[in-house]
Amino acid sequence: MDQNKELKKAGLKVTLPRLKILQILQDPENQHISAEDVYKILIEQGEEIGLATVYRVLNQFDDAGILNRHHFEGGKSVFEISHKDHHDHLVCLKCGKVVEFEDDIIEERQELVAKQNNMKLTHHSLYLYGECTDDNCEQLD
Amino acid sequence: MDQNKELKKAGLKVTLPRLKILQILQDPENQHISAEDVYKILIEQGEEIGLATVYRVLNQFDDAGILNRHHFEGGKSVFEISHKDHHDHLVCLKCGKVVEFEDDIIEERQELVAKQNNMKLTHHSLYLYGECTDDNCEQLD
DNA sequence: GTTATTTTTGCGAATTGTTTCAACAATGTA
DNA sequence: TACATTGTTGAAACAATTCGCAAAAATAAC
Repeated sequence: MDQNKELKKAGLKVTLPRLKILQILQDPENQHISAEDVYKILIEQGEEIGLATVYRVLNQFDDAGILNRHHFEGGKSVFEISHKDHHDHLVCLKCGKVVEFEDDIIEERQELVAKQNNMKLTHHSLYLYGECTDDNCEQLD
Repeated sequence: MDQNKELKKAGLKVTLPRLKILQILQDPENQHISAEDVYKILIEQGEEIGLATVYRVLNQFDDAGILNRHHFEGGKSVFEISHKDHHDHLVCLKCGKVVEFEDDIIEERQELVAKQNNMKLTHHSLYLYGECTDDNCEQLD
């Protein structure tokens, strides 16, 4: 229950919408969740929090580094609590499954490439798209 | 002047909008151009081609593999003629410069990561963001 | 603890990027 | 030439996201 600290540390006042949204993001069920989906969950929970507020709070969390924003294919942004180390993503285009991975060699090469091109790297985005060969990979949504 | 062939090869009829748009994309000035910017250039040239047509043609070109679509940060799609081999991009967040690069080791590792996660890779997107250290790197736009 | 000040929220309207639609034009084919 | 198919158009529709602003909280000052 130290979400309060989490918010304060980020320089954000503790308010109900921020708390609720933070809770939702922290639920392991909800890794890689869109703003719209956060909103839907709030509605289900009976909270009266506007969609605009959800976007606002997500942006604040992003600025504060509490979460990471991803642009998977398909237009909308997807948010993810940043509790772990840096990692990249594999996305199955059929079932939508998202797998996280980390590869030091790739990271290393990226730095090298940047340096070779006189660029100071601030961040990167790497998404691998494909089809997973799991039995339960089902076309959904 | 073999744009006609280019279009036919892609199974597209040769029409004025498609020709004009292809020409714009082939201009080295216009690597990494947005739909909106293609439209603006057409207007400047005095062509009466609708924005809807621009989007439609770009999508057709994408489907046909004539061009590649990128989602750089900032929302809108950016298109690039695919005359060369596969490559990824370095983007300077200050001046907007885009540098293309290719790194076999990164490609290799991506395949490996995909395989390790039971995923058949179809494509990927890798963008490195940073600030270039060029003298002429100027905040613009 | 009340009041004053600063933030934050909520809602609807506004934006942005993109797609769809219905009418019309062009082109291909028999 | 007549019919069918394909392409083009502007306008309207859309989806994701942001903005403007008055009302509601939260915090600070008495």
